[in-house]
Amino acid sequence: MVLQKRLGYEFNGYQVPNVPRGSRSTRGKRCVRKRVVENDMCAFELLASVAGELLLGKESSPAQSDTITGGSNPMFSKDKVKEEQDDGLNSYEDELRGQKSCDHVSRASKIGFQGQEHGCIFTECLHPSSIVIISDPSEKVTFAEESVFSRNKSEFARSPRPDQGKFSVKVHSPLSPGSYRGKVEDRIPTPPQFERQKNADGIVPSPCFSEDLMEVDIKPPPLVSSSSSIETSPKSGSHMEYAAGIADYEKSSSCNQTCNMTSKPFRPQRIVDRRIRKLLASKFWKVGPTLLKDGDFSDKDEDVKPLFYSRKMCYKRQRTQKFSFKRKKLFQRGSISSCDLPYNGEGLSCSPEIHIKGEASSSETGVHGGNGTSSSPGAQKFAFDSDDYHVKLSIKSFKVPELFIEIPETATIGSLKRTVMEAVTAILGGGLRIGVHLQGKKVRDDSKTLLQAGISHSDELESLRFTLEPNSLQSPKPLISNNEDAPLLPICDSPEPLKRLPPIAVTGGDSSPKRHRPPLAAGDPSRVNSPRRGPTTPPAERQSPPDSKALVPVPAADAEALAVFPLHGKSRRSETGQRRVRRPFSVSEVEALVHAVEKLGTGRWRDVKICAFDSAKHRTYVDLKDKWKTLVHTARISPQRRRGEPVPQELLDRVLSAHAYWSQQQAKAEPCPRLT
DNA sequence: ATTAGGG
DNA sequence: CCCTAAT
Repeated sequence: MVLQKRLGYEFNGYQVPNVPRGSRSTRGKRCVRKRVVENDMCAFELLASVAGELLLGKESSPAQSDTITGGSNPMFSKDKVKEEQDDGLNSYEDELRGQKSCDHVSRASKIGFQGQEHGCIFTECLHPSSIVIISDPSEKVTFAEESVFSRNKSEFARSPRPDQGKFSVKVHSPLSPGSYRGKVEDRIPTPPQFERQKNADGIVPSPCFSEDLMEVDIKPPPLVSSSSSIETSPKSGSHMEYAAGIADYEKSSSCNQTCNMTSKPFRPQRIVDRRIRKLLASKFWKVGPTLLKDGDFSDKDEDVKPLFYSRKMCYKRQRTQKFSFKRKKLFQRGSISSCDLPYNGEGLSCSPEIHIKGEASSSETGVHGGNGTSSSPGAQKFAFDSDDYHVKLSIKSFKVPELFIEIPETATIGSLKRTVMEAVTAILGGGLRIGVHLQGKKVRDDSKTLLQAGISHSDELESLRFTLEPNSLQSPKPLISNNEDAPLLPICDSPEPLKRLPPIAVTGGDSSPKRHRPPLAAGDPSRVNSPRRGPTTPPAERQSPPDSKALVPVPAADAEALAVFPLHGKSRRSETGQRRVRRPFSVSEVEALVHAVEKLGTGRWRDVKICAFDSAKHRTYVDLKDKWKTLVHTARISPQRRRGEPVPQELLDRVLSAHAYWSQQQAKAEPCPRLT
């Protein structure tokens, strides 16, 4: 039986309404929800368009690139495969032989089903793997099961099962099947075992498709290159993902009715042991553990237990904020590389997009009507106040950079929501910076005036773009010195981040009808659980103006770039609140520490830090305190048991004596402070 | 923000 | 090193 340890979700981005600082978290929450609701009508739209293109063998519009990134996380996939390969294989084999049950499907479907209530397209997991949520250029989200095309890529073409043969998805790759397959596989290595499962046609029977009949001929893009780099052609990637999305959508939709019912029995009975939790905790956003905790006992939907949920939410909110704070700190100390973030370093802005809406006092002033084409990034209006020549821009909304979330399959939908919320909050609170790009070039000179920069002319405004950038990551290089850092550095740290990740365009305020987001579902009760905000929430905050709902997704500025971007090279770790690299204290450091403590005593770590490690920004007073702790311990154990770089016995002796001394002082002072 | 301690 | 509680 395949037991998926967790589900990985990649969010290529959310549209979050621009909101006042104070209420952003709430907004974010609302947004997430809204997002889901909105997806409602996106599914078919997307499917229709994509299917049309695929069937016609046409190239995806570059605008769709926005999506690609979501599915190209080689790292992630690889890990996944590694971790669950065995299970997957066994399961797979079982299925091949005996029509194994579709438990994983069921489980996934369960999620998917619920998800669909909100209009989400979730796909089941054929094999344990991740789920990639892909958003199309129009910001519609599609959830594609990565494994579908990653592991079964070529095998994506399934032959109808003899016994159930009602469902089949075929992928014809007349142009270059080889490269096509290779392409995908490169992105997500397929275990050799799986390869062997393929028959001569490279087709692997689908163990789980069965509920419906579907035939989809998907022609691979003609331009698929055979390069094995993860820098897959955006187009091909796009196709694949869309293809997967379609298939999965079909699958999930058709399976919903049936699988949903059978899902219960298959509810994972597995209990995630603490170890796994820790793993999760360390590998992913802090939300991981929280989530787990939550999921364990909060299996009910918030609507069922409003009060309980509410309380929990409050708790969560606190955690979230704390988390955000920590994240921020992480950023600041630069232990997280830019790529760790959903958005990548320097202006990479893999996706953040901001929409600017002209607020011209006089509608006439606007240059290009906002109603422009949906894909026109430069559809912003701007006002030209003839009096003071103010360039008025209002950021209507921006898109939160991609998020990566991993959540145990046993988690509840409610916890999933919370997780997403936290992730979004973390990003927003993680210290963002705004980058300004004009005509493709980043405007770095902050002192330059708009006029000087040329941001006062309509034509210029068209090319004006804003990006969200991680704050305080100016110098990602500092990390390099430590070899241990290297492996953690995402590929994106390589030069030319901008090239690979062009900024997202800012568009005009008026969203084209096409992109118009349907209003938030009326009776959405979820709002109730909005932590810290209940009936008291100011109306203004609770409801976004009609306008803000018009989340205007902007097509990625550069599909290619996005596609190429190794989105998750290592982002997983990073998002997790990457544990700091270990930096063993050198003897000299120990020396300095001992000396400082001898002088200042224990319990004054801040002073010690300032005194002896003021320049060592990576040594916090907590670190020093911890080090002292270990030093004391080390000094007490036999030399044979000591590890790491040996510390001169002399120093250890001093440690002991200093420790003893200060302990005594402390003991003396404790009992009767007044006497001191 | 610091300190103290457990993990 | 991380995480928390308590200051």
